Amino acid sequence: MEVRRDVFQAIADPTRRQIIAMVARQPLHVNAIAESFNVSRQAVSLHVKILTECGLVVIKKQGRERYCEARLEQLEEVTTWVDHCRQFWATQFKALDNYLQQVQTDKKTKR
Amino acid sequence: MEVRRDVFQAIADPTRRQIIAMVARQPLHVNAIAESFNVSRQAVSLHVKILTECGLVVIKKQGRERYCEARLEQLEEVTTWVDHCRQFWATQFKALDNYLQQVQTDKKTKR
DNA sequence: TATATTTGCAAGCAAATGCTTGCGTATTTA
DNA sequence: TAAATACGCAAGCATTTGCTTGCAAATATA
Repeated sequence: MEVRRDVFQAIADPTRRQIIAMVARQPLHVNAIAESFNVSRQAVSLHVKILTECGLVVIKKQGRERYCEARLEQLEEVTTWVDHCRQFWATQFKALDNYLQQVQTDKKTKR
Repeated sequence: MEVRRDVFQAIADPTRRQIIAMVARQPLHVNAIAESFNVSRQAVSLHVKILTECGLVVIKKQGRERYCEARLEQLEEVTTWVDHCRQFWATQFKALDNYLQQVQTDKKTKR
C-alpha cells in the first residue's frame, strides 16, 4: 500500500511551489525544470517525485523524456481547509457582534 | 530585524493546522490547547510560537494566561498562490482548446 | 552497434524539525 | 508571605529533509 504524501507538506517547500507554478503553465520534462534552478538535477527529480506521490504532478513518458503535468485538483484539499477555518473565524466574529448588540439592547431596555 | 516565518511551512504540520482550526473557533490559552493533544505542553507551546512568528496567531496576555487568537488574514498568501497556479493551469487548457478548435476549423476548410 | 542523453536509485551528510525533560519567571490564590 | 498555576527557555536527542555524488537503465542518435 502506497503511503500518500501530504499535499500541505508538498507545497511547504518554495522550490516545489515554483515547480508547480512552472508545470501549471505548461508541461515540462525534468531537465527543463532543473535548468531554472541552481540545485542539481537529482534534487529537482526528487522534488518532482514528491509532487507525483501526492498527485500534484503526473508523469507522461515520451521517449526518454518524462513530461511533468500539473494536476491542481489536489490543491482543493488546501483551499477547503482554509475556507473551513475562515468560516469558523467569521462565525466567531459574528458571535461577538451578536454579543455586543445584545449588550447594547440591554442598555437601552435598562434605560 | 525579525525573520518572518513562512506561512506555507507553518500549515505543513497537521498539529499546527489543528491548532489554527481550534483557535479560529474561539481564542484559547496554551494549556487549553495542549489538553486536546497527546504531546506535551511545551510541544504545543512551540507550535504556537511558530504560528505567532508568521502572524497566524496573536497572543493576548490575561493575567498569567496567554490567549491565542487566530489571524487568518495571513492565509491570503496561500489562497493567492493557489489561485495564481490555477489561473495558469486554466489558461493552459484554454490554449489546448483553441488548438483543437483550430484543427477542427482547418479540417472543415480543407474539406 | 557504439555513443550520447535523460532519467531514477542509493549512499552519505549537514541542517532542520519535532519532541521531551528540567528549570526559571510571572501571576494568582490560600 | 508561601504554594500553586501558566508559561517560556534551553539542552538534548531521534527523525526527517534537502542536497550532493556516483552509478545503472532506457532510449535516441551517429
